[in-house]
Amino acid sequence: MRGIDIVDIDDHLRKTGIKPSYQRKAIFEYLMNSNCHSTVNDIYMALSSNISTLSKTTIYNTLNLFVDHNIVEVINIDPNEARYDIVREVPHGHFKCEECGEIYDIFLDFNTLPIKDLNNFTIKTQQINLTGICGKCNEK
Amino acid sequence: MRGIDIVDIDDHLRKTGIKPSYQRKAIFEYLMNSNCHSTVNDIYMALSSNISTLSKTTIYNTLNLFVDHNIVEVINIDPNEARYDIVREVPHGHFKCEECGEIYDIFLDFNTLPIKDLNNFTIKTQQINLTGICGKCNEK
DNA sequence: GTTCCTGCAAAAGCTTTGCAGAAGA
DNA sequence: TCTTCTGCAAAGCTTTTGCAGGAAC
Repeated sequence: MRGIDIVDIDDHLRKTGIKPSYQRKAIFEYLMNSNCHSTVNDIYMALSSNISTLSKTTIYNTLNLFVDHNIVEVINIDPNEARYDIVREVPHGHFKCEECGEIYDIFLDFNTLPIKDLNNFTIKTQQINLTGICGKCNEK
Repeated sequence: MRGIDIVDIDDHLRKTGIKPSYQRKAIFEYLMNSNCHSTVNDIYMALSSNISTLSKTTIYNTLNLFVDHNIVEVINIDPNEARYDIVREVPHGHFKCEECGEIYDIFLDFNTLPIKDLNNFTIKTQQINLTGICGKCNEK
């Protein structure tokens, strides 16, 4: 479900005007293959074992670059910490479980959002963030 | 439009189990009458001239108390800074203009959100955050 | 008198900035 | 060689915590 059709990361980055350095490719690949709406710390923990010199500064630099180039989006569902997700074909919202902390994708049709009163506004980003208790935790 | 029907703040706080101290009433009143989805700093700037001893700690304490008691909600539209809004009868989303920074209320029917795949989930909070360029800035 | 509230100071945590050295073209 | 990228160290911000004095009842 989360897998997307970017086969050649090198090419994908280049197409958006980003030089595909070793670190940048690793960070993009991690985001693409992980399904946990990663924080900077998640990425750092996951990659620093393989790339021992990797610094958080580089992760921040890289993520900001990706966001600027619109291939990654920031999810503000967590007030204390930004989460990052690959920009996907199908826009979707997010649900965070208060109990277990897990973040779920919520697929909904953004085109049918009942938005009124927005004459002459240009919408660039849309985020739908829900919180509550997830199915698993409700069963307990 | 933003005005709500809370006439007696003292009573409103008491009903939700909050002791209506001078500071708490002032903060709640400010949120009720302002229309700018205030930050902690906004509140501090606005009130500290009248309440010279007011500290940001008290504002944080108070807002967290209000949020816990469900009479104020946090808006995470701004990654760097939390914004606070009175919980209103009519749920609504928010739009932040990248140009002027203004935050607008977006009225939409949360009940008709096209959400699927949420069997057995309990939804407690819903936030819809949009960004882009507002009508005023588009005219320039 | 006891409990709760306030606010100063300090700490904690996320993110950005400055800068020097390294890598890449 | 010249530009760009990386990463250490330090700084900047928002928010939380510890704690002592004060207010309320």
